[in-house]
Amino acid sequence: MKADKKAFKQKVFEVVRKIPKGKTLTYKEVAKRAGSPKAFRAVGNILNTNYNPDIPCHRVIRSNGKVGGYNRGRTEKVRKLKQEGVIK
DNA sequence: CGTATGACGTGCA
DNA sequence: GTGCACGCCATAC
Repeated sequence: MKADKKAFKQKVFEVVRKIPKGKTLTYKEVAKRAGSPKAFRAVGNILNTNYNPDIPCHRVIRSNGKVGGYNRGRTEKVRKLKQEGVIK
């Protein structure tokens, strides 16, 4: 394991943490900002295994416009997005 | 260290 | 427009 790989994870958290309220980013966008535009898969994995309470991962959605998933049940995710007006 | 899994994306039928 | 299959990266066990 190299620190570079760990940096990617840290970057993902940082990027997601910078997402303003009422705004959403796609996994691809986050992965691109993290330094690997093709690691959108790993991004979801990182959030899934290392879900941090300070990270609004609920603002990260799929490129299809779908919410995607969340912590085992996306009810809270959709709920928050709805409250922020991100979802119709 | 190697294998398997996964909150995804894109292409083709 | 919808469905199926493959490919990709990083993490965790």
